[in-house]
Amino acid sequence: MENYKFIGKSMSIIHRHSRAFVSNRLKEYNIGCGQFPYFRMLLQRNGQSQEELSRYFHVDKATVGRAVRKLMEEGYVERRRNPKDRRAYQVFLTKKGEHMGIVVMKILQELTEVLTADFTSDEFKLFLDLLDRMHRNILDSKYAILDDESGGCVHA
Amino acid sequence: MENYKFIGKSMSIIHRHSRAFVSNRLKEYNIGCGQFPYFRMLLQRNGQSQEELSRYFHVDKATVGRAVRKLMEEGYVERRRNPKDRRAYQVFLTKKGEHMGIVVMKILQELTEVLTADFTSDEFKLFLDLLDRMHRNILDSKYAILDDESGGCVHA
DNA sequence: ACAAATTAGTTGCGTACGCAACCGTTATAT
DNA sequence: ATATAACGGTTGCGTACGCAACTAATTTGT
Repeated sequence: MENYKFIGKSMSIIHRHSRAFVSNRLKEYNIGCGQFPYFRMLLQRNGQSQEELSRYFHVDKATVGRAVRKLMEEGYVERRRNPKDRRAYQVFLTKKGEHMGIVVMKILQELTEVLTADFTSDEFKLFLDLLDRMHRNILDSKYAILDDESGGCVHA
Repeated sequence: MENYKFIGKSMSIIHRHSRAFVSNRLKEYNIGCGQFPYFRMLLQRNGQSQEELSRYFHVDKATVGRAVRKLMEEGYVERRRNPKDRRAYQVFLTKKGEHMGIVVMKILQELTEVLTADFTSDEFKLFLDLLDRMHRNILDSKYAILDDESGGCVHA
């Protein structure tokens, strides 16, 4: 009955300060912490649609749209209409974007090292496992945002 | 080298969806997720200054100021100048605020239950421990925001 | 085949929140 | 004792991001 407080407080501190960490590192590249997650996804599979990015990160598609626009303005990605479905774009990393992707990965690695500086390897693994389950718990719950009724558990 | 990705993605999903969960529950009370943390603090010790709240949650004092203003507008708290230091306010829960505090605690409890639905008691404890260490790691690091040089580890 | 529903994406609006600049009060220093 | 620094708080600005409403393209139902 006293425990929940730690989840909220710690989680929020970690999240906000991690974000500041990333923002600081990215400042010189003219992007902010709202844009960096997409690099990893696009490195893995170039040409995804904004819809796919939105679903993967469970982020509103408006947010993805604005992030992609910013990344285009800075020359990290370009978009082409998908010829098979002319509603959708395909988002591609440019050469500049691919280089930036490497930098982004390094920054994330650094952040992880700061956060888990005193973790043993087992603790680290366990933490990832628990975190992963936790995020699935909230997404599976009927309280999840984005996709009101379509979550895997409610739709009858 | 693949692991860091889970921290960022899961953490961000948990954080954003938890926030939405709380916002939804609070809507009928005319406050949002930016205001609820202060209830717990003030229940514990009424009359704290905004500065103290800011330090405790590691949140910018401007953010605290705006949250307190909103809580005042809705009648959950009132402020008096501290007679010992007329720069500072003392923030007090009103009767309405105390009642709301109970509601807030219930909501947090519910959220915790959703998040950790499939956790054993040991897993829960361990998670809290790891999360707590993680938040201290980033605060202790020279990358922490709010209090540039004053963190416990850098100042020579 | 064509109206109705769904889908990909955008825009406007509101909230959260960090930072920098600022004001009035208190502390410090010479 | 008075100038200067530090402190508590506020305001303006920028970014992230969810939601609702919208457009254009595609799918579905009859």
